[in-house]
Amino acid sequence: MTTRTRRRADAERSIARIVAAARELLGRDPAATIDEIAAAAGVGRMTLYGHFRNRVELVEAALTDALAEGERTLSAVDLDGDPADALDRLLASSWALVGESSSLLTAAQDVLPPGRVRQLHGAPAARLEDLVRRGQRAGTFRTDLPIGWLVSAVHHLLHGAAEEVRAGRLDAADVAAVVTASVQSLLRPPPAPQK
Amino acid sequence: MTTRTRRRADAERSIARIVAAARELLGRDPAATIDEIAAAAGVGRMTLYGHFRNRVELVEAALTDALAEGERTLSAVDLDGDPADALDRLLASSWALVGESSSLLTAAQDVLPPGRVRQLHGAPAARLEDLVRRGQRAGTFRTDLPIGWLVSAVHHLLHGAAEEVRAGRLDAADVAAVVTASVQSLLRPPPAPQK
DNA sequence: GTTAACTCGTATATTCCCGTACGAGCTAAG
DNA sequence: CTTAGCTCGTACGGGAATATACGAGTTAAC
Repeated sequence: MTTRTRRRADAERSIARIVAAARELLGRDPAATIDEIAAAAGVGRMTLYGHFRNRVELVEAALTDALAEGERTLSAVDLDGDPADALDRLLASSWALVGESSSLLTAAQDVLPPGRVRQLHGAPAARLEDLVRRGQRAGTFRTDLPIGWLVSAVHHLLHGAAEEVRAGRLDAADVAAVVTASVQSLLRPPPAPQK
Repeated sequence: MTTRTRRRADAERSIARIVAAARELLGRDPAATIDEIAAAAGVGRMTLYGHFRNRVELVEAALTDALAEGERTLSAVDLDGDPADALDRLLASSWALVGESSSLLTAAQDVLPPGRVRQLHGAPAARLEDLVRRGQRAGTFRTDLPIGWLVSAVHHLLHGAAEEVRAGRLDAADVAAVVTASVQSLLRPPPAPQK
């Protein structure tokens, strides 16, 4: 599976640079042009088309790469022990990833077939979901809301925070603390028998 | 201010239908075409151009109209009494509005000059912010996070919920309860001196 | 050092959408 | 009923972006 028809080393390098550029530009602007990406990668547009037939293929490659890196980072996080603490650790590691690729997701939503994005996103979502479930069993997290919503809500809070930072309305230094405090509140069991 | 150069009744009707169509289509797809909007409004494209010189004017009109309706609805909400209860009432009324215009906001962000959207959005944001502030003084809402973030976070949760509903992952019947529970948790003061 | 792979420029076709121009026909308003 | 406003089709021009075609030059791999 390493080489299917044989690929030269320079091609490998070009591809890597293109994907990196795509991640960077699409991560900031979901409408980034193929020209711009090729230029940022330091290759001609034609080279890019030599490796990715479509914009679709390119976007999918960028997203896949970002998610793969995410997997690598997140799989190193220790999720044992107190679920709330584990959540803090998971969020701390997730934060940077989400911030960098926030609009890459939008780009993918625009171009990829419906559901594809969520499908590719399966692993990280499952990781969070497992943790939430464990916390629920331990009584640390709430059980009164659908778990799918809890996971989505965390997602939306992360992306929202990224947006606020980009817009300059939230200080990048504070964001980690703000996000963890918000998410912890969201997952904490509500007090009392809520009337 | 009723008639500045005089406008015929049929023109008035056309404009109203165009704006309504724009709100509906742009509320679902921020990339909706002028052709599509004209068709949905039951008028020719040229008629549309007769009333709105460019896409920008059209989008702004749609957003302004949506916000005006929002103002009308929300200003009827009683925000007195216990802040938490008032928040519930405000969310109940806000929900539908946000859901219908969720991607209209995106369309506006794409086309309008930076900051314009937020400027137009001032009133509803201020309403929520005032309520939160009052709740903070009363000790009902947390004070450990920037108020701007709290307001934004509520926003993101609302939009996120709208997205989940559209994707069929959240039942439209449950969403109101889910959203209010989530937002209340987010605004409730955290327990203890958190370690 | 020969071959196959890769790079990459120019040119061109296509598609999509915006916005304008012109003009004929309809309709509300007085 | 007259006029001014409105409707709306067709046609055109322009810009931006995607994608293809051709071909010459370069470079890694064996």
